[in-house]
Amino acid sequence: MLEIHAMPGHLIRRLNQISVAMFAQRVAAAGIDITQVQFAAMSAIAPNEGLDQARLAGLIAYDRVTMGGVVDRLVEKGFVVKTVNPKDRRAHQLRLTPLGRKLLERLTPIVREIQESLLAPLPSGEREAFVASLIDLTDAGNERSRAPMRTA
Amino acid sequence: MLEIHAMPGHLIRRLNQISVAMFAQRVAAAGIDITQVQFAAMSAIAPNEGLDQARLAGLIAYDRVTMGGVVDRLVEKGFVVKTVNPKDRRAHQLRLTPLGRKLLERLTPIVREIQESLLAPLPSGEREAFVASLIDLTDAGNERSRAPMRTA
DNA sequence: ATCTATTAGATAGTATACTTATTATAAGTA
DNA sequence: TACTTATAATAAGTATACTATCTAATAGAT
Repeated sequence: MLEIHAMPGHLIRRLNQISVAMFAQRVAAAGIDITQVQFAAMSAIAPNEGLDQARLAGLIAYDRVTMGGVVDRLVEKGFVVKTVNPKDRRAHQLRLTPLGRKLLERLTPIVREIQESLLAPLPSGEREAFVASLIDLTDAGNERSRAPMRTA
Repeated sequence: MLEIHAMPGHLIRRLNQISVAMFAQRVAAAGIDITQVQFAAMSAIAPNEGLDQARLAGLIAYDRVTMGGVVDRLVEKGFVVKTVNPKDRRAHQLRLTPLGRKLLERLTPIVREIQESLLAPLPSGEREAFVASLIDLTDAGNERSRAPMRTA
């Protein structure tokens, strides 16, 4: 047994890999071609139609440069449209297409189920505490991340 | 507040980003040029000198293809040497160089500190439970990952 | 001894996730 | 108005993380 096997950093990395793999499996099983990251982007655009890429990146704590590629792939797939903001021609306003909105509706209950499966191995009494700890740690560490969450 | 902000999958992704950023900052501050992933690889090679890339990947739950690139970068930096196993010429035996061993010794206490900082925002009574949950979840989800841990 | 299945590693391609630098545009100030 | 600073997005480069595919080599069965 190596020391790293008990290190939080290593465990978090592995758990993230498991989470990403579960998302990919379940969503592919439903015949949908989308990644975890792309889903997060779409679910942040939905209630904020017209927001720009930088604000979108802040809402879900993504790197802005990475977000550019994610949005491009969503545009290619026909789930998102990107238009230049006439009031600030640097900014690109993002909106879901009807196809994107339909996909998001179909996807949302599936994603909720995935979250439950992810925590299912924990005794039910420990799940809430685990999520609460995750929230505490991400809140406290937000500014340490290279892509902090920005809701303002 | 978006629904995803309370989803374990999203929180784990963010916490991993925070963890990776903290590692990078602390290690760079110590004047060392190495990533979290490269450290994990080196600390798994150290007590298993001569192991091949596939076994190394299994020990720390990495994808085998990814591991190839990680090892190449460690070889380039002079921390690891790769030799063909004469008994099985498909396999490459991995060993730390004296430089690599020295680096690992210097790095280990720094990495331990990083783990403490990562959990520091939790009340001290909750840290152990959080790590225990991480271990339970990674154990239970191991086979779901595309790169499961293999100790055998 | 040959055939088959398996395994180690590499290659090509896609998607995140970051750094640094550049371009275009906007906003504030002298 | 000219100058400076800030911001949105992109471009180029590096590192992980995966899929699918390929080659080389080994092991097992016949």
